[in-house]
Amino acid sequence: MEQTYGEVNQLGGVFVNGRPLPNAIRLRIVELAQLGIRPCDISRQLRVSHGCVSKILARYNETGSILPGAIGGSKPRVTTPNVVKNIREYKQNDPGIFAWEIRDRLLADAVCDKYNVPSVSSISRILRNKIGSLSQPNQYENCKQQPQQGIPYNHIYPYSYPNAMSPTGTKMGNPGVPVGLSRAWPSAHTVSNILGIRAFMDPAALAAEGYPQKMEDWGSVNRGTFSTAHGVNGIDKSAVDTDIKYPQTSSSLSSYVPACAYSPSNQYGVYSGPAGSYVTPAHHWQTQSTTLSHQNSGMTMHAGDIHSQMAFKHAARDDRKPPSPLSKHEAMNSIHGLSLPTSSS
DNA sequence: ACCGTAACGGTTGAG
DNA sequence: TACTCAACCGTTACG
Repeated sequence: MEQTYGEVNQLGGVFVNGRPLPNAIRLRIVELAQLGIRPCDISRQLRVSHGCVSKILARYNETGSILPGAIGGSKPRVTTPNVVKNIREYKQNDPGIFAWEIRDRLLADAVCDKYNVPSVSSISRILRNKIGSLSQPNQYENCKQQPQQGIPYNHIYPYSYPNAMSPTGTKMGNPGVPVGLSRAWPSAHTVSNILGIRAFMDPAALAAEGYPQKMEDWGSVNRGTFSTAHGVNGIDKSAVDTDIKYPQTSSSLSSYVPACAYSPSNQYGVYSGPAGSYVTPAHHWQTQSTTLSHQNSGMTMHAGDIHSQMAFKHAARDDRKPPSPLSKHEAMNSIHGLSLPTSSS
């Protein structure tokens, strides 16, 4: 397995073409922005293109998530067995019903919502191909019995029901990127305390650590391992101060609730395989990550976990402007010794 | 100088 | 199993 990852952008930053920036950097971008640091300064500091900074911040402001979107895969089918069943029932009850009427009823009956309701043409096709002659009403009886029927579609594809996934009624700007699950995150922590991380600010360190070979490896965000029992800051400082290397790897993902629009196998946290099997043994960050155990609670603190706390906006945050009392310069210098070369320009 | 965004070449994963 | 396709990615360049 060759290490072909890593290109250097114009700013000297390391990136992997086609793949998301590590959560650590995404997190850093958002946090620096919250401290009032301008995107151009963030770009220079993190050596991430300003376009990327802009995009990540825009996404964050829109969805509340720092996580990348769902890469790959196919869109979920909307003609689930349950939908077909309902269409068939509508047709049985009213053989003269129009496809558009069926569509309206699917919405009215909450079988679908506006995000996953089949198109009229799809309904027509269903009527033609799957339902056909109603003289054979039992034709799809087996379909009716399928166990999947009991599983909400959004159980797998949450972004089909963004509203339903937002119990707190928070902003759901982009139906393609669910954020609702995130809203229950404990917010009793501060930006600064989350950021007891040094490595990812250093492009050299970042480059040395390299990228995991699969996205799952560095997308792991395990909120399940967090607990407010760790105090106001949510994170044990000792765990944070540990030499956290490339943070987006984790092998304790069992309780992670995905926040992104990933299909199950694509969701960082849902991935059930051992992380180690996807990690090149030569990557020293892997072993470091697995040693970040919380001594007192027995909680295993993975680097990715730390960042997960900032994967979403704080629920209480009602203003994009950073409330930091620090001056900008102080804010900059307070970030773990970051010394911005400042844009003093 | 800064910012938003389209184009581009790339990765990913369901079907 | 290999392939297709449409999603996403970050960088670059342009306005």
